[in-house]
Amino acid sequence: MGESEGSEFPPKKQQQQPENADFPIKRLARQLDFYTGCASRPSSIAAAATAEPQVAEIQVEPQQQQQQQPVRAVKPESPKSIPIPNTELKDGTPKKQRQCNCKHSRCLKLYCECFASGTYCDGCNCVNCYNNVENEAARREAVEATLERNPNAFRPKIASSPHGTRDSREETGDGLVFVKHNKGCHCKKSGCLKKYCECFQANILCSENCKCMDCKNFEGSEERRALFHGDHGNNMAYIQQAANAAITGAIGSSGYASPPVSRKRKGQELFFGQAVKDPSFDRIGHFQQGSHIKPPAPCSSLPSNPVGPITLGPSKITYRSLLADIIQPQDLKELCSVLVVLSGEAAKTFSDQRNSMEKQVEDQRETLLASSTEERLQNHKESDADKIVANDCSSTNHADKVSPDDSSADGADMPKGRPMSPGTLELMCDEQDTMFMAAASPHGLMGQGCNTYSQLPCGQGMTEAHAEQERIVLTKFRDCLNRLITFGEIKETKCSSLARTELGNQKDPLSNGIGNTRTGTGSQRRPFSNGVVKVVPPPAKPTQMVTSIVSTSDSDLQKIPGLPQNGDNKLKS
DNA sequence: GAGTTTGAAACT
DNA sequence: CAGTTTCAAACTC
Repeated sequence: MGESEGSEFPPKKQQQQPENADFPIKRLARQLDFYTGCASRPSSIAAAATAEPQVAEIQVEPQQQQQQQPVRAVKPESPKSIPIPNTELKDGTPKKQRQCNCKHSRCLKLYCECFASGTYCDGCNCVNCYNNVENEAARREAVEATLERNPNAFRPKIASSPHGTRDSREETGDGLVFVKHNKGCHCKKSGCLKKYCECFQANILCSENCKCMDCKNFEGSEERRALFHGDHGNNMAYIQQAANAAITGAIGSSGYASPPVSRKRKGQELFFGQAVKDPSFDRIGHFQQGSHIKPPAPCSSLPSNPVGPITLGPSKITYRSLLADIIQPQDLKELCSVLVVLSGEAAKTFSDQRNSMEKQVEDQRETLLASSTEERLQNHKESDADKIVANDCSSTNHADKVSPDDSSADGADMPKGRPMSPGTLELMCDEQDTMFMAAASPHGLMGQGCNTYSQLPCGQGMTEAHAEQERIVLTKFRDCLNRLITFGEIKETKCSSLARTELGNQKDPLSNGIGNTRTGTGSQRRPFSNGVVKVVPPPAKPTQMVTSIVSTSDSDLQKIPGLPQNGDNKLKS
């Protein structure tokens, strides 16, 4: 009954390419650009910051499921909404919509990919479908029941690694996107090389989340490589043939008995055998089942127990952010302190300017008054005075108009009556009368008879001051983020080149090439087994780092991308 | 296209 | 939480 309907609903089953999670810091930097009205990044980097993530982060509540269909029209990523090789073009353009064929689930269980993806069935081949508007009540119940079982049921299963968001939107030579399946697969017989495997289907490598057996879906897997390489990349027949061969051991298994512990695990254990000593692993304890094997990744983890339980699954790949270990809690504190100081200075500067402007206005007014006739003074004295008083508190408006400060550029987005941008209001919420006001008051902003907030008649000065503080703080913060981005990119570049070298020496089981650059204990150089010497400076003091990030000029920044001789030192400074 | 295999989801 | 069943997609023939 009632199946395949709901045509009046928003576009459904938009088989969007699983959007690669944008570099979060880049997103934030762009948002700051919005607030500060500045273009933040060189075009090359801005271009690298591509699409916004989908609604992945939105927790779909039962009510939302029902009432906010337009939101859900942006299909949350589920493994089954992930591009599938034979249904999408290589560039991710949807080739056709997926249509379910449910017969017994009424399309009200997660078996149904339409339901699982949060969309109504439309044009499907399902039987007795309740996943439509006509059966919204039943559907809603099903959604609630599903959420009760699993609150994350409608969340994307494929998510970028918390330790490697940058990596997540890049592809390896094998075309794999470095994201992880949140739950991981549990494949036993497919070798994770068939579409039975959710990871494989999503075109991602198995990760430490997986509990698969005899996994061959890992980077470096000859079986997997055989599926994608050799000019057969899009030949599914070949791929499946190769997969079958791989699973049955016909490919790449010579020399490996392919025991329950897969080659991947073995290889990784060897490959990263050294890294277990890296102190950074202590911070990623739950990754100790895993192994970082993506060359560009800056850091690595590895199985804590090289002879770990076989059943834990062979595929444990984890990734870490390029910025991991760069940002420390102390850094954030320092950054906040710096921003507060900047804010205070901005307030001081602003109030000084404002005082001088007011003084000029006062002088002009006295001149005008002196030049007026006594009669006019008598006739209009009172009204003039009123006008002056009335305009007194808004004098800063005029002062601002002649101010050389470029705040007008930002002010374009900031209507006169608006105390602050919504984002800033949200950020500041309870703090508005403490930190910022304290910074401004000693220098006259609070001394103009306006001891209340900007909403009051004399609050225009405070508004301007806050706007200026906001602009400066956000600009500095944006610059800070941009430099972090640059650091990450530098690190990425270094790691990539290093990894290429490492790959060339992969026979060396201890070659990692992925070092934790901030966990060194004072050693300046860490020799790698392959002869590569990686500069590992001692941990920089947070203050140094923050000060550098905040105060470094753009010209300094431009020196960075060249991967200088002491790139690591620069990065750390 | 029918039958089989597979693994996630649901259930116990 | 583990084992079993149900289910629909993937796969084979």
